[in-house]
Amino acid sequence: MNIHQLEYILAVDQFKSFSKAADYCHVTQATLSAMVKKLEEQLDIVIFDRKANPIATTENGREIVFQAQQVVAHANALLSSSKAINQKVEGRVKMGVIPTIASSMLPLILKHLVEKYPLLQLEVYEVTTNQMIKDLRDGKLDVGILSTPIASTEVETELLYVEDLCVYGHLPAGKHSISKGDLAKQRMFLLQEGHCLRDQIIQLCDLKKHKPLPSNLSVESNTFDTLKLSG
Amino acid sequence: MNIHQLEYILAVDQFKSFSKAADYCHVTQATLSAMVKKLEEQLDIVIFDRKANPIATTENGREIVFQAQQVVAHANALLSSSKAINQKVEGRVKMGVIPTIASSMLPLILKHLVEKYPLLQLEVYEVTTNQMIKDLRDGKLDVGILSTPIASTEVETELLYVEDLCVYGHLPAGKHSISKGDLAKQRMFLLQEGHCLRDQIIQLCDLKKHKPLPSNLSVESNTFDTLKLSG
DNA sequence: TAAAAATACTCCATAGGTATTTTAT
DNA sequence: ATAAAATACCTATGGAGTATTTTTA
Repeated sequence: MNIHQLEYILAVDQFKSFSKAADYCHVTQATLSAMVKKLEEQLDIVIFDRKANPIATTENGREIVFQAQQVVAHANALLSSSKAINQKVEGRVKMGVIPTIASSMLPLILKHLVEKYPLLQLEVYEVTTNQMIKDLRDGKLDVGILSTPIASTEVETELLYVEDLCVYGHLPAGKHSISKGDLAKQRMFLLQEGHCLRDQIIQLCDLKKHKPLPSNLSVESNTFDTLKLSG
Repeated sequence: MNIHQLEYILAVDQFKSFSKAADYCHVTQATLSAMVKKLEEQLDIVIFDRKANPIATTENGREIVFQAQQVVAHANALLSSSKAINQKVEGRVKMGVIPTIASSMLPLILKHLVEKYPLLQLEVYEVTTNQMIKDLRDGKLDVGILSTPIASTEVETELLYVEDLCVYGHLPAGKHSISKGDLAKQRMFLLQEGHCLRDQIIQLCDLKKHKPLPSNLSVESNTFDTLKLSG
């Protein structure tokens, strides 16, 4: 087992295709196939069901993929650290962050970041997605954290992490799951105009933007905490 | 960079010796030296100060070692998972745990364990170190978790994790650190007779076992929480 | 009948070994 | 003087390549 092999199965799991995974990993399809097979033999676990279309990750394979993600993530962190140590991270960085993320994610990392790199002068600006694209183009910002997908092809993007969308509320009596249609019929608390998550939810649930919702309570807010308290 | 190299630097960091580390990793000293050197070159970071005696981990090296621990730990977890999947972990296991550990560590893992392996019938017994050695010999227990070092050579041991010993109290005025001697003069809260950690502390701090401590308060307990509340 | 995955083989980079030299107490 | 680490050199495993065949929608 080596780290490359783990990266290969992560790519296959992601793309559901050996060819695409090989392309992504910058190796030939033959090499990737052989390495995946070798890993499966070494672990004595069939990770992928190649007969399914598209290729499916087996029950056991999902467990292995999950563990592989941990290993690869930490290996990448190690490499990042070594680069950081060498480059003596310093200088001024102007970073834009969309409000949705700013309130939840920044407190978790900012303190750690500035302590780790005391020479780094980090300037954080809370801006909307559209504004961020403009500011990046104008050089007002160096980097930004926002929510994919973004329409603009001008900016170079790198996936940081994936978050599930959760529904916070009561299950309709007798139901065990909720569909998009169910949600559209419900009263829903939304973030204020301008937040991309608001637009995404509206699009996702096919909500009519201008049809007033049958509600005797209207709450819009910048933060989830306010929404939760209101509910 | 590969997982073996990371294991090598962990061993050197632990043993403060290339030879001992090589022995521990079941490779020759030359191989391990070469691999550590190669990793240092690839990361462009000097991890160990070979001129120090014993060998010291550099400032940057400690950061790399910490990250390496994460990678190696998760890699081992992956291998464990694959074995668990294959062996279809099931059957009855009688596990002994010393009280000191039982109250702190078990709640963190037991639930996860039995959920992950529903076919595993795990029986946990809280026993002292001496009793555990006997029960292992008699077959009353299959495995046990205790605190090293143990005198008995009859049992096969595997290091699970390392915990720092912490002093919980006030620093003497004007001091920035505490020595063993300082501790011996202080009143100290100890776990009850029979707990190995009690004996270890007494031995470590050269406390006179039978000389009554000048104290108007005597607290002995099975749990740290009680001790903290009492303090 | 294409597209994708598996197979067959070749190659070479490198992890690992042995033997020896250098370094530090 | 001796133990430990570094160095030199050799070997062989296995990761990665090209070319081809097999499989599946």
